[in-house]
Amino acid sequence: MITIKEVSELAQVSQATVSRALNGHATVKEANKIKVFEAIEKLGYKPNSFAQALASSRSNSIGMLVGTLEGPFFGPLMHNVENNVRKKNMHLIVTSGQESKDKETDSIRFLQSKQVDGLIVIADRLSDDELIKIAKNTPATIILNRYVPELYKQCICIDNELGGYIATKHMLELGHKKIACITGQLSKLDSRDRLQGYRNALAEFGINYEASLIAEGRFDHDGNHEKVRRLLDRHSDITAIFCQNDNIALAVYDVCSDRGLTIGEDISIVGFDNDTYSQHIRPKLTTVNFPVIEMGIEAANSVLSLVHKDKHQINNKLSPELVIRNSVKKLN
Amino acid sequence: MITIKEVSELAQVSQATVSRALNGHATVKEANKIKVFEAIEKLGYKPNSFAQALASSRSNSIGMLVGTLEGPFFGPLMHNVENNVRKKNMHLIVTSGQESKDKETDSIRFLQSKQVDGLIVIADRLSDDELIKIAKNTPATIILNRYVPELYKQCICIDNELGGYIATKHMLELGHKKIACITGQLSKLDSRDRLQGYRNALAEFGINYEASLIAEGRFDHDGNHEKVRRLLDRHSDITAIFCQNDNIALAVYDVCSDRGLTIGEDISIVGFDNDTYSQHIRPKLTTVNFPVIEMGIEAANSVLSLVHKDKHQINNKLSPELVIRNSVKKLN
DNA sequence: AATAGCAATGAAAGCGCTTACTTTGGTGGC
DNA sequence: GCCACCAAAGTAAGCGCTTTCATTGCTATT
Repeated sequence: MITIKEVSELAQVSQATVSRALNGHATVKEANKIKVFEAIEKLGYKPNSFAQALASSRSNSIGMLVGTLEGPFFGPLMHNVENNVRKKNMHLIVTSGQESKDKETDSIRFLQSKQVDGLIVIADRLSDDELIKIAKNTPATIILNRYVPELYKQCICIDNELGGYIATKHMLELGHKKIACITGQLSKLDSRDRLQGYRNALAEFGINYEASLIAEGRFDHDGNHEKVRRLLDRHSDITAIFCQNDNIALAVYDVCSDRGLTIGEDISIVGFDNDTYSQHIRPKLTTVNFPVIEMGIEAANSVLSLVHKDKHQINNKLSPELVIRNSVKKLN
Repeated sequence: MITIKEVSELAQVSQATVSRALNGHATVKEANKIKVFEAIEKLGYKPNSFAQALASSRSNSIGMLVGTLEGPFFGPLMHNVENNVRKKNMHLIVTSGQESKDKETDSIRFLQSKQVDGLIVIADRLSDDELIKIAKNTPATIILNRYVPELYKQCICIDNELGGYIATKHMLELGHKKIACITGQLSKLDSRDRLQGYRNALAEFGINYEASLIAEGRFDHDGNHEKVRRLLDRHSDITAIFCQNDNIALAVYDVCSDRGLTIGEDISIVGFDNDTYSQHIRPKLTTVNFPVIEMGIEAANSVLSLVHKDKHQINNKLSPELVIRNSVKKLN
């Protein structure tokens, strides 16, 4: 392994000068900089990042904890975060919580033991208190998709209530009156907020909220089919369904296709998330876009500004928008 | 930060003993082990991984380069690799090449500067020579989805020729005779192998290979629609198409739906990869399963065995299997 | 009882950097 | 010509670990 020592010998300067040249410190004479970089080039020197990190207690990397490394949601998010982090010459280390509290904890430990300079956390299982503790250890922590009051300046969420509202409003405007809603787990704030948005829209159009039109499904799991069937059995006169994510909408597509109901014709659907496959299924799904790209960018910029202690104003709440495709029919 | 020194003081042993206890060296007396772990527990000590890595020149982590962090292919792959790597108490650091040679190179540099003990590489853009150089720097390197003769013991691929064969054979067995094939970029070995499989099946059924039934598409891009249209215009009597990946199949679905052709009825399709969305589109796509899970497991086990210099026999060639769904019609 | 041999521990030398502190030497002001 | 000052470079002390080598105190062998 080639070390800074060899570089310094070849360049005929001290190790300190090489280090300074490498880290862009101002006080190195131009002539020496050139000598140093020539030597580096010649030897093919690569700094040992462990030694750097150990000596400087900075690692030049950002850690990110996601739910899982697969799936249509985290992928683009990681992608966008990485892109933006790299622009600032830092690197991203991603780990996944894999739906288990132990693994989430373990992953955070791993990241912190790698002394990441900042942290982007998406964690379902960790408690607020645990998040607060994490943020205490790594002050440059950004929490995605979750609101922790004590850390409100470090949370980035989307406006779920608005999302639920615009989804429902769209169907109302097209003449639907009997609109069901299949939620995610009601234990999650996201579900409750989206539901509230649904209610707000209903209220605005003077339609009574009817509890039997609500079914609790799951964001993650495929076990939604049964819920859909029961809902449809209960109310044969439903003309539209607001699915709180695209996964749930998929289940509705399945059930309807089994029952010979044509989506966008016999029944209208609006989803939520704008997952990649929402435009591959037929009819293409009208859905609320979850601004993953914006969130990735915002998250990256926010951690970096925390790391560098800039006074970048964090945009805490991102706005979802409706993507109109072909799964909603205009009535009358 | 709590260091090994404080632990050693509290436990009343030397730092060396703490280190040995921590790393499971056999020669530490039971009584001392207990003292050490009690002290660790009490102080909440976490080893500094940089110092460990610097001192031992091992990092306990595996680097992985993927094409992109998003998408239906790399996601499950990363997921499975990570799972298996963790089981052995190592960690995975993932970076993406983002379809650019510079970024691929840069990512490998980053990983190597993090002194990963092993490397799992999926790289389109890097040349064979560059891969060889990488494997020289990091001997425990596994290359996925690509065959480099000089590194044949470190490459894990799927049997693309077999995949092309079983896809085509399936359609032949159901009575199809005029079967088109839309390939990926022919610059890629995968495409050529799958095409060869197609030809093999044809030959077996005594059907002549006809070059005009072949269209060159792209694995990654959505620009396949035009190719599909032209193919369909040229041959109105095609009854089936072998699409060399599911992405291409998607384009065929689109074009056919535009033209009022019913898939699984007017025209039959077999895809390749078994992407998540292949079961969400209607009719569900019959496709060749790309064994991502097996590949993830195999890759993880293989790097680890290289790292530890075990004599694990690497399974170089994984077999794809046909997943029969509803996009192929039985003729006659 | 003397010695060899060994298990268990400790002392201390690094690993390759960064950085506080020190030194050097060239300016300009008087 | 002397001194204060400052930019630029060097010296060397760590950063927190691992690991080699040396030491200690046993047990087993003769």
